[in-house]
Amino acid sequence: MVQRMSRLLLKTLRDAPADAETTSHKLLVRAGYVRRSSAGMWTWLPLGKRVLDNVARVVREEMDAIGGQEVLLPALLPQEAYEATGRAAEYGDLLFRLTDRKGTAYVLGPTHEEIFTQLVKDQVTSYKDLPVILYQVQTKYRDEARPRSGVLRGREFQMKDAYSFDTGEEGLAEAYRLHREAYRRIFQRLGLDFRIVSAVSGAMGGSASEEFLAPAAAGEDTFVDCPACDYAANTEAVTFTAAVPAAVDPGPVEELDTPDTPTIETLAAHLGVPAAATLKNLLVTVDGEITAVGVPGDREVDLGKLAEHLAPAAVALVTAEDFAARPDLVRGYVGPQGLRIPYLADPRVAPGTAWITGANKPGRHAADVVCGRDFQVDRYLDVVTVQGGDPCPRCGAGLTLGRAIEIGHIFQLGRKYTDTFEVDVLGRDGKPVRVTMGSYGIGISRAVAALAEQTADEHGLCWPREVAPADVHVVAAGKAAQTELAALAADALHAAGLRVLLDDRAGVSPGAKFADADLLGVPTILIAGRRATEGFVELKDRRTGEREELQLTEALKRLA
RNA sequence: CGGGGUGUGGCGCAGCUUGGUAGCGCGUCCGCUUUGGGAGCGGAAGGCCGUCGGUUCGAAUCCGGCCACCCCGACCA
Repeated sequence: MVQRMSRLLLKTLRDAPADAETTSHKLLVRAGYVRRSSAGMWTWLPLGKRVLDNVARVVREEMDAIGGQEVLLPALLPQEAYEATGRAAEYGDLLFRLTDRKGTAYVLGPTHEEIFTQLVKDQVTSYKDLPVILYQVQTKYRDEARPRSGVLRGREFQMKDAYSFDTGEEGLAEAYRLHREAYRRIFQRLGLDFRIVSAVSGAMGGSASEEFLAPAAAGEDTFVDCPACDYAANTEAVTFTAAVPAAVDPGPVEELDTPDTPTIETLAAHLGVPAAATLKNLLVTVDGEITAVGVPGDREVDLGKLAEHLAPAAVALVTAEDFAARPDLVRGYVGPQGLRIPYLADPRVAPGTAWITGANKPGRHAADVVCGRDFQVDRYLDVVTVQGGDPCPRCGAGLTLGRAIEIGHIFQLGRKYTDTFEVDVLGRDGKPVRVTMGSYGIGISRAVAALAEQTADEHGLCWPREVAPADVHVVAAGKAAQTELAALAADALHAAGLRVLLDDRAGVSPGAKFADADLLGVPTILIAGRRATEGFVELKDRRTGEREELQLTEALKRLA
């Protein structure tokens, strides 16, 4: 049907809410697509719901195309299942938990590996039943510590989650490949600019994992991209090749008087050397034991990476009390030479390299401290935060850094969940075979926000046709003849199978209607205006701004 | 969870310092005029000033508790 704006639940706002920061948040609210209900919870209004459904439709079509079968599981799940896999503890406060009247513990599903695994255990008994791909489009719940950026990161959100089950590694690899290709098609059809990058598996468990990232300034992920080859990775997953030390011939260690220089910045400024020439020694506790981590002074330690390397040991920054208990450790002037604690280091702190570092005395530093001569590294770990210009691990070219929104994530989980629930099928030889599993997610509501981020311009939203709430936005400039022609055009377009939004609001000035049309972002705008009495309309391309006057019949031919 | 900030009509804000019973712009409703880039004039509706308590003759304003929300970080993916 023709959606008449005079009857549409829609209130556009001239001002964005004060708490909106990102483009998608501001515009989706201003254009009346979504409305905040409570922290991280969003109401999808009519136009927003259309876009959300369009994204879900594309996802379903491509999932069906690879043989996926849609199901719908409850969102409210017994906590027991998540206890069994240890994810109740792993997710911790991220899980919404509640109790029923009998005292049974439930969670609102953050993702459904456990429940799908149990489903398959019940329903699948023979290798002949496999492989199988199941998916659902559902509301997920995560009690994020800090929901932000509108629907980009909500506590309740729409997600498509799919799970593959196979009898062997080859099957899993094939299911993974199918999903990877389906995801490429999905995001291409949605009109999203995206990159596929290596990722870490995190709380999901399993081995191989890739993320689909949509580059956008509002993104919360940082990824590296190689301009010379096809390498791309989440910064958390970037691997380094050890740098080759420069051939230097350092003299003996020289102690320097450096008062009031407890930080790399103050030290580098005092000595007039680049921060990269200094050695930063970060003190942490590893299961309570004080340990130093050495990195070049211009680098930051990524505590997440460090914790991952040392897991399951608990890693924490040292506290003031820790320092008080160790008079040999001089805060701000720590150096690895003569230290009686474990010393971990970045590979850049290679044997033979010389550094300016703390002298373990207040106000004193030491120069020409040579790795391997003056101190030993107990263990090399890749723990520094990646920087733009770092060498690509595949080809060595300088990497570039970018921000992006994670819109999809695919995992080869293996048997983590099927082991827990002992999911076996009978094999060809009559013996049980443990099932192997993959997990594949797409943030549906997040993809809407990502699209808004990538496609909006200074006038408003600007949807690709596949997801737009309508194909054509017909504007009646205001006078009777214009309104009549607009209605005629709308009906004809609808008869031709197009989705039409008709701005038939009375008493709204043409300027306001044009501004709203731009804000709403329907790809084609048809205006019945000045030359309506001659049967002429104006066609405007929302993206390019190009406009053209032509006879209505001609315009209809053009659009049909 | 650490740091910072904000709660005043649907949205954006002022008023708070120096207490005297709430105001502006946008939006909404009625009337008239207008009609190509967020129209004009006239009239009107709409707020127990987040909440609870305290001080005071009197609290949006001062004091205290609580709640909610936002931003940065950590966390998550």
